[in-house]
Amino acid sequence: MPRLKRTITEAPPPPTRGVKASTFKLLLDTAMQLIQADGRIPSVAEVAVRSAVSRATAYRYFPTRSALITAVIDASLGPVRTIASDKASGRERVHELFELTFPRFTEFEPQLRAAAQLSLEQAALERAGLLEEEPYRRGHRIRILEHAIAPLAPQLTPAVRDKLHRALSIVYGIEPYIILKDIWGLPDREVERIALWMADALIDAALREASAAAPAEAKPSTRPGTRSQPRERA
Amino acid sequence: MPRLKRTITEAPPPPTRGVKASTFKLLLDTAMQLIQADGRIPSVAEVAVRSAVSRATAYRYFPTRSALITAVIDASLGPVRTIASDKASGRERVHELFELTFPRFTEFEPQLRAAAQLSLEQAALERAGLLEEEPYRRGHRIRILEHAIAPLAPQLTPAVRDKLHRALSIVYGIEPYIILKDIWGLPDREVERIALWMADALIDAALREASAAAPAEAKPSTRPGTRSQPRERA
DNA sequence: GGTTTTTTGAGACTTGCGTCTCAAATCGGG
DNA sequence: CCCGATTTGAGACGCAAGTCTCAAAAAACC
Repeated sequence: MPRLKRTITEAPPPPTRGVKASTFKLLLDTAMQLIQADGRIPSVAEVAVRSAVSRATAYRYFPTRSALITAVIDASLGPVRTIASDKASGRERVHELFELTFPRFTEFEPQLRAAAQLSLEQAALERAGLLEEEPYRRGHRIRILEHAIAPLAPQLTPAVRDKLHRALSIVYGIEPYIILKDIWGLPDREVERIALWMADALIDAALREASAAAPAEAKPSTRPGTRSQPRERA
Repeated sequence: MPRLKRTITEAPPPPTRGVKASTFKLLLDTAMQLIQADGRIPSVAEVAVRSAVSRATAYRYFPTRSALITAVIDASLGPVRTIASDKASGRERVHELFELTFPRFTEFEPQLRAAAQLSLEQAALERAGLLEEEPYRRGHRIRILEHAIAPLAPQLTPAVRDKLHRALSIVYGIEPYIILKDIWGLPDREVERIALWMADALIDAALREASAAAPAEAKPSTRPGTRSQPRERA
């Protein structure tokens, strides 16, 4: 529960050299370790004692729990390679993207859950008009998916392209994990399988919609006939 | 932040008559009002003062904030009609289900967000082995969707049926709202449009998969040819 | 109307999170 | 090695959430 209505405290930009840098790194490393070990975001005080620094110092670097979470998330997910080689087909790119990133989702699940939780809390505060600090924004997926589906653009109308983009952003993220694991109790690999299947179904639908609207001028390059079960027989 | 490790306090079952019932109702009504007005879950103390009862009394009925949230959610979503008439086609049932329930999602968005937040928090605590109370479980959608896709069963293998069921559970819920509104900034009706489109695409894929695997024995009852854009041209 | 049982209110207490102050320790340039 | 600037530690403080106790008020029972 972040303190509301406090003197505008924007998180200090991570220092890059000197004593501050090393203390910052020490605290951040401790936090990363704790979250990986326990599967939950530690409190600032917890990080302080585990790092053997005083609470006051820890709070100097991470004024709130949100600041800590934000830093941890950035550190974990920061090197988000724009991934996806420049394969020709949009579908292949999407496949590759999913296959490359899902292991990372599994690996960083606690951090991603924390990100989801944080942005949910902050959205609630924002709606109530109580949020002072700059909210944590999740939006990586938009850029990443944009690149992945770019090759499909010529085969789609702009409206359909947008729709596909948005639909994929629902499937490509931590949320399917949360639903399928917490409600259904499914294992990681099953989540991945279902998400991939969904992505394929959505691409199929978008392409079919395009070819139905203008069957003559659609480039038939990678037009899949009935292709829709890329990797299963369970 | 719920107190951890406390003496096992299961939420008292809602009283149904006498003084307790009326105090309970008073508190719950106040909470419902507050959440609808402010868009966020109030604290137990807040509900107490707004109801003009002492904090101690309020805590007697809702020992934790989670208990309060749970009660509010149950009260809001309790009368979940199993909806969906007994239309023949599974696709029609799904359409009807989405069209009937999405307005409710919009109406009860704060409560549903609170439910998502609560279960996320509790899942994190559970993973850390720190959760004492019975966790709040979201699972309505499974039962509801099960009924909706029941007519499709004969046309699908059990494996595909399950896959579709699970995939739809990702699309049918508050999560698409959260993603599309918070990340993309889309309005409610757009969310609904995209979710419906996704549901259709998934059903298409499932049916196609079935007919590809066993083209001879699939009942061709509602087999859609190229049908995949049920309601648009944006 | 009086007695017993249940419900309530007031306030003290604990714990976790975050703030603030000031003196001590440390760093860095000369 | 010394001196000014920066960083740190210790602890007091505030505030919200939640617990607990005990006496007063209100219901329920007869």
